[in-house]
Amino acid sequence: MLKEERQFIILEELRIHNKVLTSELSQTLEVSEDTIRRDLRDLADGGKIRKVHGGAVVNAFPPYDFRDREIFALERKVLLAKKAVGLFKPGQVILMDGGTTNLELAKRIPSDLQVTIFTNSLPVAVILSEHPSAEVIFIGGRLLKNEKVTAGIEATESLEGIRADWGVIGARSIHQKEGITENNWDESRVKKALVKASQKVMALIIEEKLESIHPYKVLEIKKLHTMVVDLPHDHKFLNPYLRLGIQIL
Amino acid sequence: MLKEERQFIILEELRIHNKVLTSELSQTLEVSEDTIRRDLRDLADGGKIRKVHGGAVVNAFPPYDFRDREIFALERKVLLAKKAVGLFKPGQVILMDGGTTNLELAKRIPSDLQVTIFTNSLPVAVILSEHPSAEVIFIGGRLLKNEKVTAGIEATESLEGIRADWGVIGARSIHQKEGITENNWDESRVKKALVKASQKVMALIIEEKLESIHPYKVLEIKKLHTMVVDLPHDHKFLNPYLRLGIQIL
DNA sequence: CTAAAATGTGCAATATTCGGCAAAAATAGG
DNA sequence: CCTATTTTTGCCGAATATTGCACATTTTAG
Repeated sequence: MLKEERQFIILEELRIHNKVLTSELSQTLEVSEDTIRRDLRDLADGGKIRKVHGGAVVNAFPPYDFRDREIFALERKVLLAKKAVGLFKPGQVILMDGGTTNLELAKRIPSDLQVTIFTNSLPVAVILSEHPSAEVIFIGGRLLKNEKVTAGIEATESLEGIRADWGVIGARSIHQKEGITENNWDESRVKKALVKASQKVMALIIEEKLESIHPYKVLEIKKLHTMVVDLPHDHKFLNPYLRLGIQIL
Repeated sequence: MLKEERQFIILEELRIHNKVLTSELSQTLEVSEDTIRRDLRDLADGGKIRKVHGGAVVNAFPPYDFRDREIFALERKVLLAKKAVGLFKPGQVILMDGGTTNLELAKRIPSDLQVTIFTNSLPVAVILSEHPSAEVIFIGGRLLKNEKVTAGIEATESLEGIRADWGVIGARSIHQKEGITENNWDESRVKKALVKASQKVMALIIEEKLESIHPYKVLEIKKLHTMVVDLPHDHKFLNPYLRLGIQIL
């Protein structure tokens, strides 16, 4: 592995987590800790990062930070995000909804992938505002404080006339007959608008969200193009979706 | 866990609750109380917090937040913010621009003050998303990554038809003849739209910004209603503005 | 005033870093 | 193609940093 390659990975890791450990990197990248240390020193000399005892941290902690609170099933959400990010191709236009899973996805969009991202999620926008090559368009509207997304007429209207390559919908629940449903009416409206403005819709679904139902419909199950899940492909829960021709990842 | 990470979390905790307990931190962070004590001592030595028996409290004197320490002239900006926040009355509609000074203002809106705030600034929106009684409306558009504000047609259009009580403009420079000017064209457009949608315009100005000029005009000096400054009222620099009937605070 | 809680200090164990060195790999020049 | 030079990497031992613990001392609260 090239030194540059390694240092690039370190920076990516740093962008996602805001910190790296010498010991972890040494294992992940399969080089000695000395080498990692030298890498970190190089990067620190270039002013890109700040070297500290045990690893390195980002130069300036973001002025606002949705500090990694306890997120339910974070590890599996990260897994979904890593799978999903491979579906994005250079030049694509992506609509991105809120939610913790989608936030993990946003963090993992490679620095060199040029995409245009529309989002109504404050945390997603914050993360992407540090992305070097993504164009970010924030969908305005009334801010829902709990969900940290915008909603309302303003938001739905500004999505009219957009034909994005992907719509990434955050799903509170999904059901083989009822499709994706929400429990907040305003939010469900925006999600509907997001869906309408996307050619293909993907949803990242952890096991717990399967086969549950909430009052407001967002998406007919037939309209779902891709489902990224944390289950083996032959799991019985997935059969109904496979039969409908939905791509499972 | 890195020492820096721990100390960052401590500061974060302090910012939210204004105090921390050694015993609680020891449990939360899973290190001995001795370690927490050493952390608190480090932070106190740096003037970031004030150590007390049993834990620590926010430093009575700014800068009390280490992330803000890198902001130019933060102390004076905080002063301006404290002065300006008194101008907001319950029920008002306020348009709020970006910038570090305005961010300080947003942080200081009393939690029981019911106002409606339109903003195109990501950091301002993040801060206000934690505000218990303010209604927040985000002005969508293309995100300028350096400034962390939205701009573009989308943003200016969505301000049409609004008549806010106050427009709080972030000013890069102000001049007694040229008024408020900017060096980024896109940004200057949004600011112009903000101004147009406001009945009264206020600007928080630190001394360094007086009498400097940038290429793109945002606001005729006559249209400025209130100027909040860090100078004594009888300072000679302020005479031209006083003569124009601008309220100086 | 007294008991409990919190603190400071010295110390030892562990983890991390630093500098020098040599082997291995990549590069350049003939 | 071969050789000299530079770069990169891993290893070693010494130096440094971090952490938890024990114990004496101080502070707090009732």
